[in-house]
Amino acid sequence: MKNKNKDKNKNRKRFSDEQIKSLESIFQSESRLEPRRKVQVAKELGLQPRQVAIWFQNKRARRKSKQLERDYNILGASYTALASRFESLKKEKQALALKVEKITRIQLQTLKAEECEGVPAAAAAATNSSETIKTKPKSRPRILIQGSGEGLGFMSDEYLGMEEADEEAAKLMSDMVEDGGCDGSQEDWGCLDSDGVLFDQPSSDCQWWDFWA
DNA sequence: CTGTTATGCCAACTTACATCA
DNA sequence: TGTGATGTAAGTTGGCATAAC
Repeated sequence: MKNKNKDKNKNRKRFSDEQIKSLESIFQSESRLEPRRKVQVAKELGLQPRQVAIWFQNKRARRKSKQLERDYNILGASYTALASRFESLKKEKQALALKVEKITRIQLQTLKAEECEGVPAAAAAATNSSETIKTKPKSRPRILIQGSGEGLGFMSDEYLGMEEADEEAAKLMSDMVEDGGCDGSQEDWGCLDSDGVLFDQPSSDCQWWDFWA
């Protein structure tokens, strides 16, 4: 500020409590003043119209600043909650991935054992149920997790009807459904392909990519 | 009708001072 | 009592709208 203004500022006085109280009260109902109203308020409070105008300007600026601070805090809290949810989903996903891996391993072992005994997988499956013949794959058993809308519900039913040798895998699948970590909705399971492998997510966000990787 | 200028208001930023811990 | 932090009245600047010419 220039020296000329320094001198002006020397005479500056804080407004009285009464003046502030009145200004606050007016500001509550009208944050902007019409020129005529400004002159009227100035007269009532014994201030210059310019002082009233400046007070309202500063008041609007202070209000905006406080609102920004509030918004910032709300946003911060929201972010913290989201990050927490993200971490828990990440752990849940890891646990589910482990289960899927285990099931796959068991299925492969079963298949190998059957092949060693000279019983084709499809034939073995065919002995179980005529209902499942149509849906069973011919080569290796695929873990059918699809966004069908029925989620793991249908999957567990199907696997529960498998050979005894698959009981452990079926139980694991059943556990996964009952875990409650996922309701088996399409939204939750649509990310799994027919081989039980997670799809890549269509996101360029590094953090989210890491999550799904 | 169009371009220019003056005026006023405002937001954003800054300064200087009063007040308080 | 000195000092740094904070609040606030007022100054500065630049953008925008409007009216007068």
